[in-house]
Amino acid sequence: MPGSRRPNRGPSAAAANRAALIAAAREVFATEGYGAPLSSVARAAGVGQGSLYRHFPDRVALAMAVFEEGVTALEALAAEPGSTLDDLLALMTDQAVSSTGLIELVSRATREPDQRVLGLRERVTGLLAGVLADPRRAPRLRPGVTADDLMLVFGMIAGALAHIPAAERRATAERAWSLLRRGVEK
Amino acid sequence: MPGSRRPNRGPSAAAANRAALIAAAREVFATEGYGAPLSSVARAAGVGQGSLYRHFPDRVALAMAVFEEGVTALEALAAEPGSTLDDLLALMTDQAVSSTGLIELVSRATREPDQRVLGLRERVTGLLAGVLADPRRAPRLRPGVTADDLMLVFGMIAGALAHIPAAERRATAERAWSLLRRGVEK
Amino acid sequence: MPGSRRPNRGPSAAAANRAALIAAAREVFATEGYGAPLSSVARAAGVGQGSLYRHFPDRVALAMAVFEEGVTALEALAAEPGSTLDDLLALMTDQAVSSTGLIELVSRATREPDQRVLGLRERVTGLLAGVLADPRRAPRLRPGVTADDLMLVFGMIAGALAHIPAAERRATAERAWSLLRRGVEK
Amino acid sequence: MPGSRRPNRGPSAAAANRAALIAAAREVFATEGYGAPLSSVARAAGVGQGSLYRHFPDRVALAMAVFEEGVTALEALAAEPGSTLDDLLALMTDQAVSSTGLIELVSRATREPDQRVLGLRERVTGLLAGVLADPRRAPRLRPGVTADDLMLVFGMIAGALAHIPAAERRATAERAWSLLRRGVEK
DNA sequence: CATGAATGAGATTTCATTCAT
DNA sequence: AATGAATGAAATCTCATTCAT
Repeated sequence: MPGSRRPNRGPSAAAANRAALIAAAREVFATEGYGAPLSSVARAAGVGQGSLYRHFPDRVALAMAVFEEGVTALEALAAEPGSTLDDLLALMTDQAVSSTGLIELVSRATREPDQRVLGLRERVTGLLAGVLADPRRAPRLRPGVTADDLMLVFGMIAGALAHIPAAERRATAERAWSLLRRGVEK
Repeated sequence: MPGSRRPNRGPSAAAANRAALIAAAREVFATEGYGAPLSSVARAAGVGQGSLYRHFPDRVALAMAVFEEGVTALEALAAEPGSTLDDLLALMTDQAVSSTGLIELVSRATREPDQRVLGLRERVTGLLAGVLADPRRAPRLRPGVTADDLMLVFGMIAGALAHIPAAERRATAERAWSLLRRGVEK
Repeated sequence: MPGSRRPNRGPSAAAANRAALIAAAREVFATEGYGAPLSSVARAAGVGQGSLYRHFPDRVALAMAVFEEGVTALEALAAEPGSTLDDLLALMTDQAVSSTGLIELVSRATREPDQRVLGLRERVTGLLAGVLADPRRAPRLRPGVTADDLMLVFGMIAGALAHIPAAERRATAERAWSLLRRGVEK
Repeated sequence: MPGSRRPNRGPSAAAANRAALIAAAREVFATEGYGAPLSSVARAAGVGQGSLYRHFPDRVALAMAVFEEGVTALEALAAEPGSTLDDLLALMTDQAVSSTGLIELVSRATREPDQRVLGLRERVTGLLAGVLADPRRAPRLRPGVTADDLMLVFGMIAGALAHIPAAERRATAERAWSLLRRGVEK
């Protein structure tokens, strides 16, 4: 079967491959969940299995790369002086809506305590705490709610979104937030 | 080496085997998660693989049986005239705390729309609706909150509990409920 | 491609499968060396991969089974009152001649100190020691030569046979023994 | 991230690279055995994989280069008028003790009859034969022992050393030689 | 009806080798 | 000529499922 082999595009393809792998992983994790076979990721990226393992030695490394930019975006937003807690939560929700994988990764965090994942959690918790510290940036928050509480809330939102069809996630997230904001009791 | 094989205890063992499989599955799903090898379930039940498949043709059938009695207990509670929504939610929370498997099963529900799982959801939604219909049984509920909302809340609680160590689930569930009850905003 | 699947011959095939695996492993280890792919062993035995792993969870377990009977034969020979050290060494040499795998396994013994392999070595050393203890059974042995020395000698013979074509092993073993018996010095 | 790449030091680095590869291979073969991944050799040499393949198109070519100097040293020693067989055997033993890789390579020799390896064997056999031809250089040798016999003896020593921990090799070699010199029989 | 061995598809991972730069 | 990323063919091992007994 000559020609069926993918051409070796050489080292210059490295950056493109890496990006393709991250994009493919984002898609595959979102579609099939965080446990999806890594071989599907390689296939979806149009990249050999070996290349995947060269760039990302394990599943967590790949996931970290996928979510790294999400967290970076959160950090950038938090760093803007005018940004509010609501802005941050909205962005986090957007990310959750678009990627179940992040949800699963973060929610798995305490079960398989991989240092890298814990570090990811730390970063998010930290930036939430930073915003919470300034009352003007979180004017409507009920006093006493902590950054850890918000992480829990995020886990709850995420849990509500996990495994439901992509089409319904946006609406479900809205509904979950409306319940969470006001509470279910009078 | 004949005799090393577990004796065939005959048809009369069927019921006992079924019960043992359900008990083992509850335990294994709770310990190793919903994706645990079915062979572990059979082994834990002290039953052959074939028997497992005879009783439960697939993973969902087994899971259904496991949670059937949980739902039955909810129904029984709902049927008691004096029971309140709070009682029901407390029982559901207990079940979630004690079994990650249920959480995973229910949260997977809409993704792999297995009719049997959907039926399970229906039953729970139905009994919640029944209780909600009587304001005296749900005195503190904010007006406008529906049974579907409560299912979503349950999914959120479940998501918050998924994948965290068993030892922390009770406390996490309490914290999640306290946030959910009053809301995170002033 | 229907029909290409090997039929499930049922549990009654277990013993035959196990024997076939041992025979295949003996052959494959002899032909391709101890590091040969286990999948070739399964293929050569006409057995599924899973069956191989069921019977022998790892390479060492398979090797142990292969050589178990060799060691048993040695023990039986040593247990015969009339047997001499020369008889034993002749049998060991025969075994080495017919199976390079044993050689490699035993020579690897101290590098990957698997308890099972060490146990195998112990058994052989022990039976040699038993025979050595009775001067009538080892009349020609130079005084001071221990069972450990003989194990070393065996390792040397084995090393000399390793990796040489089967056809030359018998003659090579003879030559090695003749050098070892009399020594290379005057 | 340009610059993270090792600089291309140009053609002048060729000789240095070659030497580094040989040194690294000697070390790696000794440590991890002859089957060690060639990528480890390249890494240990601080050289790209491609350079390794440019210098040494296959594993044997690399091994040949590694042992070439060992054989050269033997030839140099044999060429010294005053050197004895004992001197030669001592040097060969030293080499075996310090490098399992040589052992494995030479013991594989007849199995994968690579011409280059056979040539290496020829050279060693030849120089032994040269020394044997002069009785004054091998005064203690039992008459009738040939150069081929000594190669076999070397294979036996090597076999005895293969796969045992480096720390024990010296003592094991001594013991093997003492048995071989005087023989195990009275 | 129970048993548990048999089966093979598939997931992960490693490495020899090629090749664009 | 050097570099190291790309490639995919194995090899290992796991498990859902089937089926002879």
